[in-house]
Amino acid sequence: MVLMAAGGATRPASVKDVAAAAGVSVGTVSNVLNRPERVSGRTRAKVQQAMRELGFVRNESARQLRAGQSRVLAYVMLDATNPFFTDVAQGIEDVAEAVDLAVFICNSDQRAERERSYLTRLKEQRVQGVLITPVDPQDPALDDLALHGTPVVIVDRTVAGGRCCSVAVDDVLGGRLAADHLLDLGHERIAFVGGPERIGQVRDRREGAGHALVAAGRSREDLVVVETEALTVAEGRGAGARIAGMARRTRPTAAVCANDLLALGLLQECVSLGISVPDDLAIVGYDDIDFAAAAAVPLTSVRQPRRQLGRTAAELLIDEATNPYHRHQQVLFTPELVARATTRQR
Amino acid sequence: MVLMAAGGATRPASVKDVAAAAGVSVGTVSNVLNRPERVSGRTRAKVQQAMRELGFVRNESARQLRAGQSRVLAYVMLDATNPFFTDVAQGIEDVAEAVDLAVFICNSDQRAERERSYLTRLKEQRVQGVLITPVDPQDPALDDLALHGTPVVIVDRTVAGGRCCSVAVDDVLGGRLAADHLLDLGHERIAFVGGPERIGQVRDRREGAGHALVAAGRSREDLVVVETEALTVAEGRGAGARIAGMARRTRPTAAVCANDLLALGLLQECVSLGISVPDDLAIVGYDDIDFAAAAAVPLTSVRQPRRQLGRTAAELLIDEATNPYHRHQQVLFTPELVARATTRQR
DNA sequence: GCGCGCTTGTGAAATGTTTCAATTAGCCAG
DNA sequence: CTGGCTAATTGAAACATTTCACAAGCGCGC
Repeated sequence: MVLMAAGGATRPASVKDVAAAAGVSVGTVSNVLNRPERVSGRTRAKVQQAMRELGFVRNESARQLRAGQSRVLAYVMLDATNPFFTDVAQGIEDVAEAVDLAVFICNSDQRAERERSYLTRLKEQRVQGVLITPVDPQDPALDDLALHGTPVVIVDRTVAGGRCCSVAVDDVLGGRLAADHLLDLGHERIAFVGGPERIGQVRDRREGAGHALVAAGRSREDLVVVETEALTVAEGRGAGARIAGMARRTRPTAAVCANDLLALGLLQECVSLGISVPDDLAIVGYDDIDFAAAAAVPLTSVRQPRRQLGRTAAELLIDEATNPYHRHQQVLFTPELVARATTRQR
Repeated sequence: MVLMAAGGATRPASVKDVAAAAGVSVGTVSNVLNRPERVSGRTRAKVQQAMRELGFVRNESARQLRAGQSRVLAYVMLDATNPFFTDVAQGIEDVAEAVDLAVFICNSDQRAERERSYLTRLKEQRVQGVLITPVDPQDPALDDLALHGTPVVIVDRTVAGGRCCSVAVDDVLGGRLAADHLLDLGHERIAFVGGPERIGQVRDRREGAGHALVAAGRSREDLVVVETEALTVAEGRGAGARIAGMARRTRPTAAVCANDLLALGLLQECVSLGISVPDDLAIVGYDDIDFAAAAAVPLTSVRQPRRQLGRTAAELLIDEATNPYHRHQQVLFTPELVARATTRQR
């Protein structure tokens, strides 16, 4: 039975209160909490009884203060509304849960300044480590964190110089897979839909698509670049409108999109403008989010091991936090093409 | 310039270290941090210089320990992969950011036991308050939290007895809007796709659809209930297969789905089985997530003010945490039907 | 030259937990 | 009954910060 003053305005019970109520010392209470085998059955029962009666909840700040660090690890994600990142987060949680660490999820929402504010907060919290998909992998705030001894793992971005661990998927290869697939199906005029330029993924995937063209004996300039402002459904629709506006005989017959959100927007715009997919325009997305398969014309996409990405990242972080012989690693996963209905043999 | 021993293995600098380096007392360092106007320009500069040199980062645990509570508020969400909840989270972040509170996002992933473990952790962290979309609104762990004096706001669920604040959308009305729309379009045989039964939303939305039938002079038993195991795309596909299996003349001509994920799955299955949407089967979703509009046959759906839901919830929480005259409120928003291409006049 | 008021700075107490060396209790053998 | 041993318990120190009563310094008017 929990006995507390009405209104809940009372100060929460501390170990000291529990000790007094149970007629033991604070040390014993702490032992009941942390090494129950060290205290006799009788005393343990008495203390636990007192805890229940007082509604004792351990104060994590004090524990942390003593311990010097917390049992929390953080994932700073780029865009909470993109299912790709929430899947990565699930992978992180899988691993963290197994070693009894809580995961603090922060959403930078693509804003560098917000990201920085979170990083400061996390440093102040003395988190065990930070997993992050950074707005800008060059941001000195990241090095600063590492310099303070906080383990950092970059997720879904590669990082130059091996200053910390990173986990990513080979985006150049992914772009190449997408374009190769379209070339195999007999497409000649291929567009690349994506942007803005400053996003590493966008550049890499486009470059990969370029490689595919070159390997097929074409010029990389043959890739029709349709630049977007962001990787969103709305921008995909805009790109669709632009493609639809091109003259029929020069219009691309296929498009590689920098992610699935764009591809879904593009798909929708095409359908509503009467452009048949895949007959008039074949579409390849990127990420293979769940909604890709669920689209009414199921989307061909480049699949990334999202959950695995999160798991590996978390494992590297934990290794860095606990293993004194830790060495930074750059893990690169291989993407895979999943052919569905938005592409077909010409 | 940050000067630190290589390897970062050194203990982080404390106020005491800074005080020693700057030749002042710890109290002064604290003042520089918290009431800079109380210290002379010269001293302030000296202290700030020392902080930079030592790479000082304030220890939040110690601050919290002293203060008795943290600058953090938490949102325990039901399913991080459902865009509905990530949008709610954005609304919460909008408000929290404005008052300089960090938002700790936890994902219960529909598991009661995981939810409970997070709640314990949050109590231990002495968070300012908890926003939660509970797995089970009756869980005593919630009352327990409130009893300990931690403000709690239930999001997207109504709560009986006014024991805490809640913010929700009128699901009965939403279900009614969906069914009314279909009746207006001339549909006679209407299905309700959703489940499991124990989810309050599912019950309310189905009930609303029943009301619509009754109001149209029909029996509520006329509603063909297609029960699902979960509110996912995969389950939606399964429901599609079942509907497709019905005899043509008794098969429903329209379906109200308990959420958009189901609706998208249903839509996909119909298309792949050659059932035309909306001609053979009209579909209404629920939530109006971004992907609803982006589906190749854009989905008619019941829109909820998702972001507003989050904002209001956060405001109520902050009120409860700061205003001694706070009174619990049950806020109920009104949903709105957004007609798109999956429904059409018969 | 003294008291007053103001600004600036000080140092100790307090926060709640954990750890660890020291102490006590309990028990048995001699 | 005492010495010795183990198991159980204790109490104080340490963690990093904030707060607050107080002190020091200083200018100014009387």
